[in-house]
Amino acid sequence: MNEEDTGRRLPSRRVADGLRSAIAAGELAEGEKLPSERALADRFGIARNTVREAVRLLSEEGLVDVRHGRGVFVRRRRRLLRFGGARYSRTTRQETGLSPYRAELAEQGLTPRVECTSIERVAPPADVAERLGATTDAPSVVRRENWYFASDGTEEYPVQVGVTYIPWEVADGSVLATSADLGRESLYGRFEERGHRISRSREEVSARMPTPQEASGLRIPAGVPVLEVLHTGIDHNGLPFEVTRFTMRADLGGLDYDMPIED
Amino acid sequence: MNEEDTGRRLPSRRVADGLRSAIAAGELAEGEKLPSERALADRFGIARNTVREAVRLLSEEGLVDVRHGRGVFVRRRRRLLRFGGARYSRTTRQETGLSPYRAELAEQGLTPRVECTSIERVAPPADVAERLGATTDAPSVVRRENWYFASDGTEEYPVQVGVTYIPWEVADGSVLATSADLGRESLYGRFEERGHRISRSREEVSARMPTPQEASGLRIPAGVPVLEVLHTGIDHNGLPFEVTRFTMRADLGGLDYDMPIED
DNA sequence: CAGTGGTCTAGACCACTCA
DNA sequence: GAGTGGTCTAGACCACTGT
Repeated sequence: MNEEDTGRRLPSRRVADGLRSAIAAGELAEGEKLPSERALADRFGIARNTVREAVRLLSEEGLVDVRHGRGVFVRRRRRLLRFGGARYSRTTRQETGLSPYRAELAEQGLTPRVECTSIERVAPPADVAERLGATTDAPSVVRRENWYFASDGTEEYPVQVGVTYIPWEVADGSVLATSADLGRESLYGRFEERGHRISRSREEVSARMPTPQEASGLRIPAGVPVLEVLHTGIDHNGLPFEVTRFTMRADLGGLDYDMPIED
Repeated sequence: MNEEDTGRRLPSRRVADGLRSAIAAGELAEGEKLPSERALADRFGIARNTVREAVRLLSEEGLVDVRHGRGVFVRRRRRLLRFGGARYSRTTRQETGLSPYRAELAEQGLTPRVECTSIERVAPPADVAERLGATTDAPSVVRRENWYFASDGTEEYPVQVGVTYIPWEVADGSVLATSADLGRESLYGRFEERGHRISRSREEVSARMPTPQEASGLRIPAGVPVLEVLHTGIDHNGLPFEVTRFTMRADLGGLDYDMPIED
């Protein structure tokens, strides 16, 4: 790390710059521990709080992870998973025999796990109700919450949560309303059994910082936003039969749409 | 604001919680100025640095804007603009007579402005080259940089930047390579004149915190990520003829795709 | 100019991790 | 228990904004 550097910059920025370029140059490798805050303060002849300010800047830039009682570590960068708009195509499902989530992870040598953590009958939130043409004042939908994990052999980490809302008329009497275990295929086979074959998918995408709950649930590091996708499945009669809200760690996942453009 | 609150919480969190709920309850209205750091420190009997920590938390949550020399203000929330996948459809372009950007802003009563800030012949970045089937070691593309602004009557603010890369063979001899002023229609009319009518659009979406340059250029407030869309326009022969990288403030804009799903 | 946030200091004590 | 980050204090001075 270059400790001379410039003259005029503020001490906290000087330290941050030094550490940043050391990381960029690979002098501090991924996963490596930085010197302790006290050690850096000594070395630069500044107060510990000033070092903490520098570390905070790097942490917000997503360059380091600060771990209480252990130290500050250079953050490991992961390859981005790409989830496509072809997610719901029956051909895709049948060709690979895998759900798109499992297929994408397999391609990157990761082990997927999907867990359905709850199935409830509830009143839908306002934005979901609007898209389903339902009201918010009655328990008119089944809510299924799914957690998606990836494991690289060393550790397993959450990638996204998907919360699916299904009108009660669609789910009633089917495993959609009752069973957490739908096998390795996604929900879509079950919708077809109920007479709803998907013909259009609407996806509304936004990004924001996670809420504190999401940050801890998805174990989101500092300086990482979430992608939120509000997906609506529409059948051949133009009826919306399912809405899913995906909340995805933006450092692990992105989206990939390939769409025909009509004249 | 409720100053009693809980007992055990840390002082910085107590103050942050108090301010947060005052904002949520509307006791502190949008645009309103919070008490100064020194005033809050006095009122709560804590050090000014502790108040600053509380304000920093709120700022990172995107609830307040801190303005040097002026004060801390409750951030104004804006409605999200939605940019659709139908952006490139010729019908859409002709029906409205407006570019999709202008149409979406008009719908929300905002005044759009689009400015082309540079046209250069350059070597494409790696990801763009890959999608165009070009190489990165020759100035094989025209790079057009467009800034998109919105004005609500009070102030004008940047919404997104779009950087378009066009293979030299496509742009050569056309205004695509030379003119900043393409009129109110988007680029797509010009591509058609050159024999490239769009038939497919691929859009790769990701989210991340802005770089310091992006943060200042787009005037992005604290705690706001950017959406990055790498768009590839593909013609009826399956040839990519244009790649655009959109970088959008995630507190102002989102995406809205409506796609057919093939069996 | 007064008032605001921005940075820094030199300490103190607490909470967590690991040997 | 030694070492790490987490929080807090009570001051100081600087930089920016507005009157």
